[in-house]
Amino acid sequence: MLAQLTRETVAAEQPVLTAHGLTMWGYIVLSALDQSAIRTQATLAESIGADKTRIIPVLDALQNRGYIERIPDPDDRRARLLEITESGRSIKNATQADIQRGEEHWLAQLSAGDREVFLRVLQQLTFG
Amino acid sequence: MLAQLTRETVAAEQPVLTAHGLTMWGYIVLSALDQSAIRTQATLAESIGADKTRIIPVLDALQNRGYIERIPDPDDRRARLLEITESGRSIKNATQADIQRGEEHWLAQLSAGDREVFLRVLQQLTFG
DNA sequence: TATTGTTATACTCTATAACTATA
DNA sequence: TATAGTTATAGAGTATAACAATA
Repeated sequence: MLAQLTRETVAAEQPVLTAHGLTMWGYIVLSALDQSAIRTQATLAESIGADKTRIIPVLDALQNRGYIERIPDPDDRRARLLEITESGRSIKNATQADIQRGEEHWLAQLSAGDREVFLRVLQQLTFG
Repeated sequence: MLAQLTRETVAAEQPVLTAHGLTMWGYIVLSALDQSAIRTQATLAESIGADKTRIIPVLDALQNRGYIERIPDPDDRRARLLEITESGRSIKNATQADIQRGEEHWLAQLSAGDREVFLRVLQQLTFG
């Protein structure tokens, strides 16, 4: 059920992401960096459940468009401090607003109580 | 969150499926056919969110092991009635029991109420 | 001509291994 | 020697298109 629901929601979000010029992984990265800057790319990759090699083209694209910065750590010049920019935050917020509008299509079927529990449990199972 | 949780649960189920000699899609097909026989392969594919070409090797493997039957429909010899066998049902049940044991690892964190709501809503969003 | 099932092929996504630079 | 990041390559998973049989 999880897999099928995921496929459906991903398919539904795709046009929204495309309209904002973002890929799924690009959006996930911006959302992760929106909460706090991250010191290494490997840490970011692990925190979003991706391979470290897989996010490199994603970071390249985001950086080229000025949505993130990759700042070499002065204390360890191998590592890159990853930070979202103002421009990155604003496109992330705009995209998120559109996506949440789309999610209403699903969530509207639920009672307020069911909806609260479902979202809270989903968060708990994913991050807890 | 859905995508990440799906990846984690799929990864956790993989060893169980392998132990029973089933693939993820093989297990999904058996679960679908366990509820009722299905008249065409395309219908089955759509109902489980797969491509009709993608399930053919899956059906071949299941049939070779005697877990399903593909009976040509006498009224329309293009179509194949898909049915689970006794042997297919028993391996599906055994696998399902093991998987549910593994899911307890996740669900045990939840209160009885949260758990009931989450599973019910998940089902509703997926199939409703 | 349209549909069911099938096969072959191409494409996308992902992971593995090898490389550079820093430590 | 080990680690962060990168690149190139191979592998799995998936979708597209063309085919045979039947309607």
